[in-house]
Amino acid sequence: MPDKNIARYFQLFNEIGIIDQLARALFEARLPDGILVSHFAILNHLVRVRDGQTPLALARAFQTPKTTVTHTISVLVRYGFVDLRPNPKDGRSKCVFITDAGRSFRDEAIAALAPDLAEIAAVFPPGTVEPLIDGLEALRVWMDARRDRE
Amino acid sequence: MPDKNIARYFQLFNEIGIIDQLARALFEARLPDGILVSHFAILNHLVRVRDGQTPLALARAFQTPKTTVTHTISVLVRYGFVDLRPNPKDGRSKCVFITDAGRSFRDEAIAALAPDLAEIAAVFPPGTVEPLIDGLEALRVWMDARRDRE
DNA sequence: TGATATTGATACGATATCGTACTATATAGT
DNA sequence: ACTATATAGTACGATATCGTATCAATATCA
Repeated sequence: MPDKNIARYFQLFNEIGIIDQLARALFEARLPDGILVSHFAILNHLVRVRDGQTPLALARAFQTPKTTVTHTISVLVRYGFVDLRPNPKDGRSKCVFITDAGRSFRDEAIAALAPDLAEIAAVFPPGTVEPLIDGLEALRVWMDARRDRE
Repeated sequence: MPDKNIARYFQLFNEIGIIDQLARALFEARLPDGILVSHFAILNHLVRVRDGQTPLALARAFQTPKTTVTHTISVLVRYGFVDLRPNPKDGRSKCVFITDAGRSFRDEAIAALAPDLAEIAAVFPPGTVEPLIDGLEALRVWMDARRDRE
């Protein structure tokens, strides 16, 4: 059983990688020049999950080195999309807050992408993608937990 | 119907992005220092699809700018994993050939990842991932074709 | 055939991502 | 309290990725 199946799992991640690349390119084409998915992702996370998180918490959430988050946040500060304030509970730490400008930008970005998503929805109706999302979510949750064990 | 469903499709790509990030990190931890997934991906493609492709063909296959491919290939040449030869059919063009060293490296990389994939296979048996792969493949094929229409 | 447009690759510069090292603060152990 | 260790963030340097401009070769077409 091994080799052939292993190849299948290999393909699974291959497909995921290609789709991610295609989706990124598509999304970035809808974002203003110079704004990348990585910038949007932070804003989106701050809205969806919660405000005032530390850079380190964001780094963990995105599976990315903390230095990368430092850089991305500095860009967002420059755009005026987030505020970086000292953490009252810990002198070493900071808290990231989204600004009104950041919030509107995030909303506009989502609106700009909506037509594309609607087009996809027309071809792959909810009934076909729901199981996909569920399966991917299960895989993501497991991989995320596994990572912490390492 | 729109908004709630749109959010679901948004989540689909979100899950895909996170898994890609996790898978990349996992794979790169198994690769020798300094070798990235992007390097491996080229070698793997040359073996799986075929040898002697042009840089531009690779750029298209990976949905990446051709300048990125130029750079990645130069790295692989430096490692001695590929040869870059002139294209006899077109004076502007080159052909990328994998070397024996590149081939063995690719095989070793896959072998190094096998235990992780086996671990995943133990938790998500083929019966559960096959529909996932099929669904993702369909999505990838459609998005790929759609991109060409733009 | 000659002028024009297109194409494949690269040079170059800008930004993103990441690893290492460092500083300041907090925590643990004595 | 004091020392040792751990942690949060950042500075810095290296490489990756990408956009624009450029050059050479090819294709188009009058």
